[in-house]
Order: sequence, then structure tokens, then C-alpha cells
Amino acid sequence: MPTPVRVRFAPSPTGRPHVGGIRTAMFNWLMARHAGGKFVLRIEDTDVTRKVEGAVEYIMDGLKWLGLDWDEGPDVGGDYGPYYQSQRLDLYRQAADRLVKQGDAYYCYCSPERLVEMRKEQVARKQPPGYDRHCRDLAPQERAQKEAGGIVPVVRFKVPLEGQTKFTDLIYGDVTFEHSTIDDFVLLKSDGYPTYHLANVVDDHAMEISHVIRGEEWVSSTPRHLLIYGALGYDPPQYVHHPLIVGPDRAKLSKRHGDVSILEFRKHGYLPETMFNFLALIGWSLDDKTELMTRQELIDNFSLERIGKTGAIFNRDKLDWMNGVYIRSLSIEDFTQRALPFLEQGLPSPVKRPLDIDYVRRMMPLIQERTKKLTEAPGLVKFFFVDKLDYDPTLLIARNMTPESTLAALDASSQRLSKLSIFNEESLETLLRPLAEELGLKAGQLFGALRTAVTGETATPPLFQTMAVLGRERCLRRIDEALEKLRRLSS
RNA sequence: GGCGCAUUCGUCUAGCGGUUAGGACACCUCCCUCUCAAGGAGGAGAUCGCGGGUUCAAAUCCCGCAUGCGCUACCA
Repeated sequence: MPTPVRVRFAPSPTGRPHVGGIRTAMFNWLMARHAGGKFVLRIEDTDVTRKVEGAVEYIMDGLKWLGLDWDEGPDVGGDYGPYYQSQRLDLYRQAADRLVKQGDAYYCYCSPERLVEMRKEQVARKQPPGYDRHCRDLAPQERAQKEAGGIVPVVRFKVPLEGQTKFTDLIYGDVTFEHSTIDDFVLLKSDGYPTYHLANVVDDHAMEISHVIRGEEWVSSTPRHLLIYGALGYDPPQYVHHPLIVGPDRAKLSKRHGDVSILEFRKHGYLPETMFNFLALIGWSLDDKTELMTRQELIDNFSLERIGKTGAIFNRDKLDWMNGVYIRSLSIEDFTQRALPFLEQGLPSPVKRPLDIDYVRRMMPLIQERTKKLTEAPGLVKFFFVDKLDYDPTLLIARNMTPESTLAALDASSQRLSKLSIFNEESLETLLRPLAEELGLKAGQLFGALRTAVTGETATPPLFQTMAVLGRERCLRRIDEALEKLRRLSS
């Protein structure tokens, strides 16, 4: 029987959840769900200096938003806890002690200053920087002396001087590293916390992780991990390194490329469905044509073999397009509910809150297919709410028209409109189309003038539907105001 | 500098010895049309990083080179 699939997402709580990290989590999650395995969340809070308050909540928030639920983790527990590395310090200490006792690791008393200096010299001499193994073979009395001097040592791994470590990555294939290129890295820091390398190995083993799916930035660390597994006598997991998401300059995507937190995307009006689908498609593909996939389709079809090998630029244009597709696919009620918070937030402050939900419901169908991001919604419906429209009066004058002809057209419209018995899309169309002809105008000319008069915009949803939602009173008042503007313009 | 990995339209990608190198976003044109969208139909855009091989045949296999990225911390 093959070992059960157990994968993990192991973020470091140093800030808001980066889309790259979330994509790593997603690949792990997809792997678990596809194989019927377990997805565990483990918090790697071993760097006290970079720890950010609230970061764990941000990370969980981001994961939950995308529906990446975990079977084991800090909040839900599990048989392999605790899931905060800061609560597993004994385990790392024991492992480090054992390695020292076995002769696979040693105490190092070198000061940070010495290490910096050493590296500076190495670089100056064009030597590869790396620990010079100063403390690797310290005599017992030398050690005692350092200890007596109050120096708290770190524990370093004793990397074999010769030989090589090979591994087969499920994406990149066979990778080989010469031991001579690996220096004696730190396992346990002087503050008693482990480094990533030690903690990662100890925990992945203890938690029976079957596949380590992580970013490509970790491939050069993998031989170190393998060396630790070997020294500890553990069987290593399968390694799966995936390519990174990069910025337009092809460098690893980071803060300096702008908003990279998954939470920012939510704030900017992207749907979780979009992000899920889009992120899955960066570096992974099903075939030569399928791009729009539901969460379930992604689970069903996911496979490690179809993850590519090259870093991908995050294509905002395509993200926006996809978000539009998902927005259009929403039921009108769903769309309304999702857009509502953005309207409450984004409409001009004089607009009374809470918003009149029935009124909102009537305009939402008009903007759904025009919305790419939920943040655009307020701008698209603003004219339904504001009292005074503020626009350039010359926008009222359509092509081949004058202030005078526009005035006449609007005036005629106003009179007819006030006498219209039913004020809906149909009746408006049957009234206004013939009117245009009667006035000797093209439909576009009359409608254009009315559009601007009634909305203050030149691009809006279809005129009759828009007017129907606005209602007769508002329309007539706005046409009056437009007439006023025109008169001021010509005088 | 060292080590590792990568390299197909502007971008994301399909391709796994024989294809007119396919699709998507963006772009352009046309249609629809009261504007804007959406939708439909087209178009342009890739000598598959470069140079050598192997082979009847290479984007696909091999070797060099170039370029890019990653790592090179008591950070992850």
C-alpha cells in the first residue's frame, strides 16, 4: 500500500499572505484533495526578529477566502501538533543534540562580526562565501574556554567534505550537488530557535509529510535537508519544486512589484473563484485549451506532472478578463450581494446609508456585464444616487448638433416624458424612437443628449433601462437642469 | 565569483522526432448597436535564445555558448 498523501503549507508569519505563497498552498491543497490525502497548515515562526503580529490571522484569512481548508493546523489541531514551530523547540533541540553526539554536527562559537568579516574577505578574493569551518574541530579544552567566556554557541551541521547529494525532483528531475559547494550551515541558532533547515526536516518527518511541494527558491537548500534526513536516519519525502511567479522584470514577485498580498486582491474587487482559477493556471495547465475551471474541476484534473518549469509573469490583463467572466457568471442576486459592500464603501459620502437595497437590485443587472472588478461598481452606478450631476454641458451636444437643436430636442423630450403614462423600458422606447425621427434626428443624437442629461455620463448602460430605473421624477428634473445648463451656455 | 535551474507569439501556455507550431489575454478590423460593455467573425503577432551535432526527419534527443532567474544569513 502506498504511503498516504500528506502535504503541508508552512508559511512564516512575517506579513500579509503573498500570492506566490498562496499559490504554493493551493498546489499542496489540490494535491491533497485530488489524492484524498491531508493538507496541514504549519506555522514556521522560528525567526523571532521577523515575526509580525497578526500575520497568522492574515494567512488563515487568505487561505479561507480561497476555500483552501486545512485538515490539521494551529486552530483545528490534529494528531501531529502542535502546529506552531515555536511550540516544538524541544524537538529541534533534541535532534540537534543527537546530531552533535553522533558527530554530524558541532558547536560554533564564531561571532557574527567574525563571520561578516570572513565573508567580506572571501568575496574580495573572489572566493565563494561560506563558513570556513573554524569551529569544526575544536578541542574539548578550547570549547570549555569559549563556554567559560559566556559565548552561546550555534549548532552547525558537519557537511561531508567530499561526495555529492542527488535527488529526483518530481518536476525538475534529477538534481545533483557536490558537497564541496555546501558549507556547514546552522541548525540551531544561539537563541535556541532552529533554522528553517532543521525545523523543516524534523517536522516534515514527525508529521509524516509525503510530498514537499514548495517554490523553486528551495532547490539549492534541498541537499542540506537530505543530509539532515540521512544523519537522522529518516526517509525523506518526495520533493516537488515549482517555478516562481515573477514580476514584469522577471525577478521573483515581491512587494516592490506592487500589491502582492492575496488580501489586496480581495480588496480590489476580485472574486475568490477568479483568483483560484487564475493562480492555478500560472505554471500549471490542463491541456491546450481549457482555461476556465471550477474548483472541483481543478481538483479532479490536478497533477504534478503538468506543472511547468519556467517562472511566469503575473498577467494582470488576463486576471481582469477572467474576473469579468466570473462576475458575469454570477446570479444577479449573488452579484448584488458581493457588490453591495463595495457600493456602501465606494459611493460618495453624501449618499445615504444603508443603501436602498430594492433600488440597488434594480440597477445591478444593468452593470453586471460591464463590471470587471467589484471596485468599479460604485463608479458605474454613481449617477443613480447623487443629487446634483456635475458634467461639462458641451457633452450634451451630440455630433452634428448645436446648443439650440439640443435644447429643442431635450425640451420636446421633457414634455412627452411628463405625459407618459407608464414609465418603463418599453414605453420609453416606443415614445423616444419616433420622437427622434419627428425631430429630424438620428436615434443616437437624441439618445446621446438624453443620456448625458440624465446620467452626466457619455457611457452608461442602455438608455431606456437606465431611465426606467431612475424613474420619471429624477429624469425630468435632470433634463430640466440640462436645459438650464444649455441656456447658460448659449447666453 | 560559485552552485543549481530555466529558455515556444508582448504575456500565460499546448507541444513530449514527421503539426500550415494550436489556444487564451492584450492589440487591430468588421458585424451587432442609442453610448459603453458583452457577444460573433476575421487579422496581425513565434526563423521555437544562439551554435554545433545525432537522425531520412528536431521546438522536441545530445553537447557547448549566451541570457535570465534562484540560492549563496544565527531569513524563510
